[in-house]
Amino acid sequence: MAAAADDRAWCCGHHGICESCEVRALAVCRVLAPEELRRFATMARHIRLEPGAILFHEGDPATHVYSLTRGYLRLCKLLADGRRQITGFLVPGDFIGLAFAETYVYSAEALGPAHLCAFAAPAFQRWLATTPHLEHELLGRARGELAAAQEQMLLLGRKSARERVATFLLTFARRLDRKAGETVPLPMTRTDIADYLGLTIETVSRTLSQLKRESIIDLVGKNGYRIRRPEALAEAAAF
Amino acid sequence: MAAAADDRAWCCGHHGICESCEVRALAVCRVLAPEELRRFATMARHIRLEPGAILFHEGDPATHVYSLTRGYLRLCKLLADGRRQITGFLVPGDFIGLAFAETYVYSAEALGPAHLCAFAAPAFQRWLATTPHLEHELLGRARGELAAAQEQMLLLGRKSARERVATFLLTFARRLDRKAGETVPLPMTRTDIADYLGLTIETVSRTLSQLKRESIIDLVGKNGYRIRRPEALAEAAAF
DNA sequence: GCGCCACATTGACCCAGCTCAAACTTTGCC
DNA sequence: GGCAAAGTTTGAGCTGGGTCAATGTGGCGC
Repeated sequence: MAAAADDRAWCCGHHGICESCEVRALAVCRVLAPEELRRFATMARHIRLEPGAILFHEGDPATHVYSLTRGYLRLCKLLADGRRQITGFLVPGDFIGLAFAETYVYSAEALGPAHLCAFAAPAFQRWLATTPHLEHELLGRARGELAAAQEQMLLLGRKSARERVATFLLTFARRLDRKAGETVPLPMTRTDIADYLGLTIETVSRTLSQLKRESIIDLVGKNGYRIRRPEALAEAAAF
Repeated sequence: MAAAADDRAWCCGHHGICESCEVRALAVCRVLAPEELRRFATMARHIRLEPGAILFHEGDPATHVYSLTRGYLRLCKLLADGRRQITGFLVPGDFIGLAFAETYVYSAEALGPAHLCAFAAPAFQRWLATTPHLEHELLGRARGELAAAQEQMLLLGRKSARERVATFLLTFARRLDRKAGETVPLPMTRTDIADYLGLTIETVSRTLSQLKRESIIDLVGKNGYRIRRPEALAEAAAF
């Protein structure tokens, strides 16, 4: 049961057993056979984060890797004077531990309440060495993240503010598997979006208002949107 | 001998045998045992690129993966209207094939004359499945590239022109393992640097001139530089 | 149901870096 | 060695998006 999750050692989800985990089909553990999963589960510690809580800080020794089972995280890098770049948003099923070795290269913060499975890095590494198909799965995920990172470099280096916002809206909807017309949740603030797109909060706000004025999107409160004219949004995104 | 390299099947280098390959200690094949290396070598085809030659185009089916043994490459993404973002420069020892699966996500072009080992993707994948330590090596490289990509996002999203150029000069020197005061080759044009840093060629040129005027760097012709005041350059880079 | 607080929107102005243009420098080729 | 051609530098003015400031708004605690 949920109440037991915090002090039990299970792989995924908040139900307490991997088999009924809500991200069973999405998370890295999808490639594990039942008895592997059982052993894997004994290595995991379940973590619950309050909204805004920090999972780890950039520069800290990397003691754990994680699997996000519920909620959303942001990954942040900071400059000395406080300028911030969000390098990614994580959604349920995402794995945290592909980009770093000894120290975390970004901090990870919960956007709302979030649940994770935590694995001690050394134990995970040992287990990984004996489980080639898990390593294969991780390499596949790293591949996807690397391709996404290249796309983000194109956005940050060469796209206009309007193109950035349009690209973000399209990509995020696709990531959450929402079709045009369906409401897409926006679990992050305007500041987060701005720091992800290399813009200011004002520019993000203005651009969203403009896209709304052009009936390309609808804003659903402050924390959601709907794509009304996907072709126009794709055009605005300059893909 | 070099003359035989093109029609012989060897892993690395231009000498024709892996054991004497100039990037033996740098390339992915460093993790292979001697007899593995021999079998590996039979899968490889040696490639020579003229300056400016295109190895593959963004969007093409990914038929091969590569190991760069000599020379430098740029990885480019294009928008429909011709805007270009260079997502990375490759140096000898780098592996090409971590970021894509079915289709190439960028094009790869030679900056000057370049030598590579090419591996047919399907054969490489099969071999990879039976060689866990090679997969481990690739995951480690993917890790490094992912961390570098995050750093580049911070640069593109939040750094000023001066900070970008200074960061580039420092990072590239480190990548080629050049100490302060040693001459660092600059195998790419100002246009390439601009497209890598999300700037224009004029801004790159002006910024280099400024750093030179401040005695932070020396320009050695157009295709090299020396770092005179590393601490000042690091300060300008806003690390 | 009211008031507060955090977040978001909108407007007016400004500036870092872009655009356009012209001169300069290097390289290679006949 | 002369002369294109390609790449680089420098200058002058312009603009997209940043800054600063004021106003709007939704959610929550009491």
